[in-house]
Amino acid sequence: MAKENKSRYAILGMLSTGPMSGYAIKKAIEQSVANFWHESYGQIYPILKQLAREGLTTSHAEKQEGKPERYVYTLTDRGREELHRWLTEPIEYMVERNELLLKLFFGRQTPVTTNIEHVQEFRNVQIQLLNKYIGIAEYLQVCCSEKPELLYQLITVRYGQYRTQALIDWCDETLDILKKVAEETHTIFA
Amino acid sequence: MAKENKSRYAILGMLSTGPMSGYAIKKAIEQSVANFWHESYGQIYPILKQLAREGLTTSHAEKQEGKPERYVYTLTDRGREELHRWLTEPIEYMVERNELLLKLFFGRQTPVTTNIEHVQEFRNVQIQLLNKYIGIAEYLQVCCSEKPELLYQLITVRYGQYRTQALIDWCDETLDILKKVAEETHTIFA
DNA sequence: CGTGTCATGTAATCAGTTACATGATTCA
DNA sequence: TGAATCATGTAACTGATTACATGACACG
Repeated sequence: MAKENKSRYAILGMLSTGPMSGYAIKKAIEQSVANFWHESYGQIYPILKQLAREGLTTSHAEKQEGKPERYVYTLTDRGREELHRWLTEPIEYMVERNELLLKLFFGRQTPVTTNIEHVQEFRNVQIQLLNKYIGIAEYLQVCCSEKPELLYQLITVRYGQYRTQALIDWCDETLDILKKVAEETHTIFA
Repeated sequence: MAKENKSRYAILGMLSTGPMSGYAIKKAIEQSVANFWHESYGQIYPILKQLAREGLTTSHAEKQEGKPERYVYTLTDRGREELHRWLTEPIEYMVERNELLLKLFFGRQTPVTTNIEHVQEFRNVQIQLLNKYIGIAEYLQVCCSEKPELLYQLITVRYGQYRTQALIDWCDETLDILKKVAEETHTIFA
């Protein structure tokens, strides 16, 4: 079972929205899928060269006034086919590591307050995220009636909204539990 | 900013519950934290040797009747300190890649039915997970009154329960949306 | 005698980040 | 003049999986 390089498809996907340079791909990723996908230049530039070698893209140098020259890559028909193949392929789900849960799992090895702090900090992060998602979702929901091509973007943002809200609810439950434990411990030693 | 090797701490954490062999650590991980953490032998055995070199564990060979010899590792005080240090340290949250969302983001490049299938399949996986979590949570909730050391395990399972339920809700919303799109498309071509 | 479990390990390979290196142009 | 942005790239390193290799013993 050969594991496929997902970065390839992120790059092919970005190029499917129009010809771009490596630099532009990085920017585009940061502005669109950053909530669930990152790529570094160390991946992008070598992969772009490989895609061209494989005939999935063509490249040409483009001179710009007032800016350095850049190499713009364009999807070929074969590149578009390869993207379609990947889009149709079923997804293999695998366990993603969760450092917070690992620390909590060993939570007995450390004072309750440490664990409370971790959950509290995690909750803060999720609150920030949720606010961001709500803002974007509201904006997209309005635009979607006019620009139906935004629908899939809205769907990905809603994923974040659902997930984040649930994790905040979990934080609240967990903080309740841990604070009770903390009080009990305090009572015993009082 | 040196990135720390998380596998080290997963192994130290497992050893904090008692002396174990590499093989036993793998089994213990599979039976306890498998929902949010995996380790392979390719990581475990070399790290165990390194931990011993660093004085965080001691090891001794143990002969068993009817089974091959094994090397049992025991946490030293310095090892326990190192685990505590990590448990207290704040967590750095980083974006985790989500292949489903990446495929959906490029969803316009493929027929709606493809995307519906992906979400449907994802929903099936989450339903299975949720049932598993609910079973374990019910079991732990009963045991917790007698064995308070199970509390942190319950907390990690509840995380899964909250998260999975939310993702199922998102699937339902998304399937509604996409099925409407599919119908519209069908109507146009009818 | 074959399968499964117990048990330990290494080598090859892949994936991915970070640091480093370079250099043009713009704007304050 | 110095910082910011545009732009491309490589090398070193770390992290992690997979495949490979070995071998004892138990059970049917």
